Amino acid sequence: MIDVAKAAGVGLGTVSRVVNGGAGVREQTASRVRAAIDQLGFQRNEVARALRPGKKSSSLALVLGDLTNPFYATIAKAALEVAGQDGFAVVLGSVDEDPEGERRAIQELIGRQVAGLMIVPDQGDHSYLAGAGVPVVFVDRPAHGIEADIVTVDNEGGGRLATEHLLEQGHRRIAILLAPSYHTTGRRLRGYRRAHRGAGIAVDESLVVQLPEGTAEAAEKATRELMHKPDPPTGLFASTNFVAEGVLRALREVDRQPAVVGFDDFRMADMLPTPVTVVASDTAELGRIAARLLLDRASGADTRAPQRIVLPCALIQRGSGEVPVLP
Amino acid sequence: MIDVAKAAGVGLGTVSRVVNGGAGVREQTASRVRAAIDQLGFQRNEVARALRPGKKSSSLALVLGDLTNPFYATIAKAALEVAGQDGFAVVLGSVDEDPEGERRAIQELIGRQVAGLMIVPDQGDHSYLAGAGVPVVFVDRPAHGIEADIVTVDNEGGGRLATEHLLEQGHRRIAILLAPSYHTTGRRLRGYRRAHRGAGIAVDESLVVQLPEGTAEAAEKATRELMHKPDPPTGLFASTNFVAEGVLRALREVDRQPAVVGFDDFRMADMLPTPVTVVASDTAELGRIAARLLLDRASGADTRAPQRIVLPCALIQRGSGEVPVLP
DNA sequence: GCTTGCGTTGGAAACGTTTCGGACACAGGG
DNA sequence: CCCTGTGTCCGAAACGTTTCCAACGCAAGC
Repeated sequence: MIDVAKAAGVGLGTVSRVVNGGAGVREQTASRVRAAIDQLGFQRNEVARALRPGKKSSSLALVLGDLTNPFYATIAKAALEVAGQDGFAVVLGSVDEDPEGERRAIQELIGRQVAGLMIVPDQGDHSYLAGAGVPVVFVDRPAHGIEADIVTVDNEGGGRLATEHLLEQGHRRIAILLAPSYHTTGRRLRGYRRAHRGAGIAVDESLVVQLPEGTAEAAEKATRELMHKPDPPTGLFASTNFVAEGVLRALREVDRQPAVVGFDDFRMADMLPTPVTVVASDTAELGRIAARLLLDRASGADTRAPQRIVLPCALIQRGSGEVPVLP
Repeated sequence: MIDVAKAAGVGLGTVSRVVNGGAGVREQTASRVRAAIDQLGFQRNEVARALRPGKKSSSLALVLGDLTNPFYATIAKAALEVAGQDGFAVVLGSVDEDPEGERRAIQELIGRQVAGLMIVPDQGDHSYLAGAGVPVVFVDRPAHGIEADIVTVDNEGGGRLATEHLLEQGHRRIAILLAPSYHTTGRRLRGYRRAHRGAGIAVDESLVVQLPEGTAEAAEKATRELMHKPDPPTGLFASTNFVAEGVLRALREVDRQPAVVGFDDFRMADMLPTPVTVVASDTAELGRIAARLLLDRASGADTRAPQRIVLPCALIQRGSGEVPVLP
């Protein structure tokens, strides 16, 4: 920038003003500066810019688990788009469902002076974020120890919707397979129980399966065991898209097909031998809202009390949830 | 850091030395400094750190298209892991297949002083990167106008593998559906032609379909048209996983099922009514290698001439590529 | 006792930007 | 002619590190 100032024969401050909006500079001067910029191929050093007090870098951080999971990938893409429109970059921190690693990654990101944090939190205390002076939005799950914006889907409502749907089809033995994910699956289970209570039907606790892992493999194994019981369920509620995959894998070897409802839509769901009925929300919207909220917070445009935004879930009937109860 | 120095009663340089490795500091002094750091909750300001001359920030940039595409998501995840192990963050730049937008995003990223760039390039000239003084690795595709490391898969070999497989099954009318992606699909087409030539079979050019878009929808439409021809193909080669999806969608309404081979594996491929045969490479490895290479370049550990690494493709037979030729 | 060298420490300079107080020129009003 | 206000511009200070050189204390060697 100093070189530009010299080349244009102007002062340092003038160049800076031209680079940013350029108010208070005569057009003649400004164009001379612009010419020098072009000629020298000058580019503002964002790092030095972010060094100034009060200025945060124009980057948002996004901390989430597995990008391979289309659910998270969709959030990331949507957030990226929204941030990009405002000229913000997105720094990714990935964590493999490990509270300590998550904390370290977040500290790292804060050290990079990001303007805001979008976090898909694991369980554990997040109060250490309170003093960081950076706006935070939690995505998909709430966090303990800090008052911050939260954008989630209506997990309980979705769980109830899925279960009610199966109950309406006449199913009375409905299993639920729960990935060991913080918060979300617990809520889905609650919806499952509430639907049963609403229908006046007791839950057979042996049909509530807590998986040791959130993988398709774990779900496959558990489903196989479920279906080999003397009195197997006639309906299955898979709490996650990976779980749904495992369930469907296991069911390929089963004679009497139970009804299946998944949570969160996934690619090819409608292409499977029996198209898969799911309960789903607008995942991209989740990411968009979170990013927009964070940008508004970061710019100071939004100073309201922390918001809690809950996106609805809808039932998408495709077939697997509508197979009849076999005698 | 000044506060820490004061609190510990030491000089500024000493604190800096302790924070980084801490060689040349007496243990007694160092521990006093560490105590002060803990007490004040000090955290190094990475931005200021990156400001020093020669120092780049400890972030890599990753510029790619659609995170929703599992192929890119897998690369991103793998790169994230490798970078994370070295304490590097990853800044994401997403581009929607738009050369100008790509250039702008990359310039942005360079302004952020990233230590290196991983780029899935679009067509167009990338010579402007040559003077940026930042190491660059191109992923999945080469780029024009600059000598840099490239990590790709063997697109031509994969295309030939897929086509040869269909030819071996006795297919003689094999269609290829090409997404309009820069470089990759062109190579796959070359493999397709080479396989035909090797078998001494002429290519019916009406079976070489350039899709207007790389979406499943476009592929679905094109497939439908193909199969309604008076002399439809008996084998289909889908150049992309999204294309494969569209092909399969269209084929649901077709009586005489042709054989289908896809390029790049995808989730649920083995769960479809006819499990899908694909040609695939180790996508995660692609991301890992690229990130590792870039880190080595950035640290100066690797000063060899630009590398060109090509990952092999393997045929995964699942059924759809092995359906017999109907009379 | 003086010199030499080493291990340790202190602190100024530099990085590239933004910002802020002030300077300068010029016009207009008194 | 002086004063004031306005529009434009200059350049020093500040941001929080790292790095380099100087300085200091101390032990060993002469």
